Amino acid sequence: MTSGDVKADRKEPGPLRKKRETEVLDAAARVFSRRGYHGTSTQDIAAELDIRQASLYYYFRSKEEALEQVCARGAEGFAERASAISASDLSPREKLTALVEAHCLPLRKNAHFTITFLNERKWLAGDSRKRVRNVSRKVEDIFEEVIRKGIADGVFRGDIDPRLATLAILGMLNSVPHWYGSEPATLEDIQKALAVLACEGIVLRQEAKGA
Amino acid sequence: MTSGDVKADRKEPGPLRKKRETEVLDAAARVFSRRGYHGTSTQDIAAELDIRQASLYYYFRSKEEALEQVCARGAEGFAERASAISASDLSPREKLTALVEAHCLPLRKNAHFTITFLNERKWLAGDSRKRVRNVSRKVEDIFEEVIRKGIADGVFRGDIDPRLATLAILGMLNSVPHWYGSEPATLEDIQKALAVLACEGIVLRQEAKGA
DNA sequence: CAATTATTCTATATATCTATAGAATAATTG
DNA sequence: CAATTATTCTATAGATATATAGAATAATTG
Repeated sequence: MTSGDVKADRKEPGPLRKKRETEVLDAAARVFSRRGYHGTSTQDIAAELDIRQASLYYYFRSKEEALEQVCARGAEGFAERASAISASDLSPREKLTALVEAHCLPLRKNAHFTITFLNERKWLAGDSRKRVRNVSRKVEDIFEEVIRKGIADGVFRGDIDPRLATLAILGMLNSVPHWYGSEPATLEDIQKALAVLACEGIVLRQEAKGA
Repeated sequence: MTSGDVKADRKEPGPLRKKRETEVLDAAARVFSRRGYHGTSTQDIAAELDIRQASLYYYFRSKEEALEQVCARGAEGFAERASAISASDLSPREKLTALVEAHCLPLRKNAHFTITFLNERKWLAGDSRKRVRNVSRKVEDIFEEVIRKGIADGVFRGDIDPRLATLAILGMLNSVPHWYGSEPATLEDIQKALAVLACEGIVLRQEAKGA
């Protein structure tokens, strides 16, 4: 009754806490990416950190909040990189190549967050779902816009719906985390192969010999 | 002690039971495909059938066995159709087109089983995991073989590792169940678009004008 | 219809899971 | 070092999950 019931609600984490918070989130991302959201118990995450299950609740107030944070970090880079490419003065074809290569990037440094974002965001509800969904949608829109421009310029084929092409290409790209690592190919191999496939397909072109 | 403890172990289901068994498996597939294996409780499946949770155990002895059966049925068609195409006398290019189109087929009639097979098989353990994995692997091998032949024939580009190309194309194909239905495109649209993309990519070819 | 077989039900043991409360310990700072 | 703040711990409430046992009901068949 004296100083009021402010509750403080854990406002600013402070730089001290940040470090450990990151470790906790890393652990959550590792476990979520391996066993899925519903297949992961808070006990699993705690075990990864070698602390007790209840101690986790010092860092988030629910398992779903942990998922939200992991997904948010997993989504982070995608839209920014795609936006930058979209705004550049590259040709549509160069842009698509760059988009493909950029989309593969997070696999190396951020794999657990990326995989969790791609596979587990669907379990988010309410606003966090919308926030994360907006990022996906933005990336899709950028791909689609580049494809539309390419068609308008006469360099991309007009007989495929740009939305379909976008979903197909992103489907190909988003499958990479599922097999990356269990295959000998390096990230660079993959980037190059996917960019070529998306642009040119697997059929060899008989050079028009007009260039 | 008289006639022995045969236990009978529920041998042959008998044609009577088969029908209801199918309904139960359909329900499991629907729920698994929507909420994932770990996100689905046996109670959820029971609710779909409007029976009590415990009644399900008349049809399978564990939730995982239900998943195994759903995955097995989801995997069923893939390898057979791919094998038939592989054995045909089509050209590599025609084969790849046919493989792509055939791979999209189960989306219409068997979507819940297919989605569950694609997304949830990873939770299977032991032998059932191996059995289901063998089907995936067989499909992959058929794609890869067709691609290798195409390269050897000089019609497919040799600068992409056939295994990578296989995984990329299958990644594209297996993404379809994730957005099919929420997009206006028909199955035929999708089949055609994916076949063209896999073969020719999105870049328009300047006709060599030599045919 | 009586016997048999098939299906579903009630009830429950057992385990596990999320989340909260408050005590105990460790770290930091005046 | 004492006070404060940060972190983890123990203990547990309460919900929900899987699976089993055996009774009750429905369907089928001789």
